[in-house]
Amino acid sequence: MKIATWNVNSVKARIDTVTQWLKDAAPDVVCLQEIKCMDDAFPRGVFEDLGYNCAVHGQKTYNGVAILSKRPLEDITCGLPGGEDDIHARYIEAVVSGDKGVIRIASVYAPNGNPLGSEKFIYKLGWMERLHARAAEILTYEEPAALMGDFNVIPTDDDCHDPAVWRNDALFQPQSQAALRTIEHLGWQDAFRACDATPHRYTFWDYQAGAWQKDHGIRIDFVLLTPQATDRLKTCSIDKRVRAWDKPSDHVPVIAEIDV
DNA sequence: ATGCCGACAGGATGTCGA
Repeated sequence: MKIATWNVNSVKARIDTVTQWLKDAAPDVVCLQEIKCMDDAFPRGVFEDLGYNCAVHGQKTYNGVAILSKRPLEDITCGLPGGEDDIHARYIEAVVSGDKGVIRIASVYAPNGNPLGSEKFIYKLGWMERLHARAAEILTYEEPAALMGDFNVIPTDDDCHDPAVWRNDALFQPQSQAALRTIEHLGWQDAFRACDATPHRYTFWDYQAGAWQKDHGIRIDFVLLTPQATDRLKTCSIDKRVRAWDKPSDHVPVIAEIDV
């Protein structure tokens, strides 16, 4: 099963790019982030015509996540547990049946958290603690599962072009890096790093200052796998071609092949 | 030291992103 994640930076503004990529890459499951629309404005019909079922947790203007799947989506849950006052649409989880078993899939859009010292940074760290709790809960199921999405954390110096540029950014703070690392240490594997140890492989390039042309990117989009999924991991790659297409998102898809 | 670019809501330009 080919599973993927992609922060599309508005599904409506990106619909032609997204459909072109779906036809080209033909993933079985895709987690989308930053769809930036309500559920009823989601272009469900376009994806259904391409053979995908849709689970959507939308929000007007900001955030919004979805899961597209060629196979039925079951046990759909919207929202990250523990956030009764949290109105941001940043998490959706579902179960997909493969040929050889089921895999639990979550589409994750972690908060940006800038600027430092603001309520936004506090919110980022609190949200990551809630994600940690859900990640720990999923591990107890002892089943193949994937947390996929835009985690808004640059894990190491090797995941950006120049660490000095990011020193005062929320994505590069020790607390942010620790939040991601603590989830990984529960037993979640960064699928890309399991397959490719090459430094300076990026999933995001800013629209500004010629970042793409200069390869000044960051790696902040991940596929995290439970041990049961990691055992079935065949490949994981970053589809950076897409960043050079017309009207690109500033993020590119990450694709993993799992033997389920 | 700051903006660069782009989407959005709304109807000008401020907010947000990373």
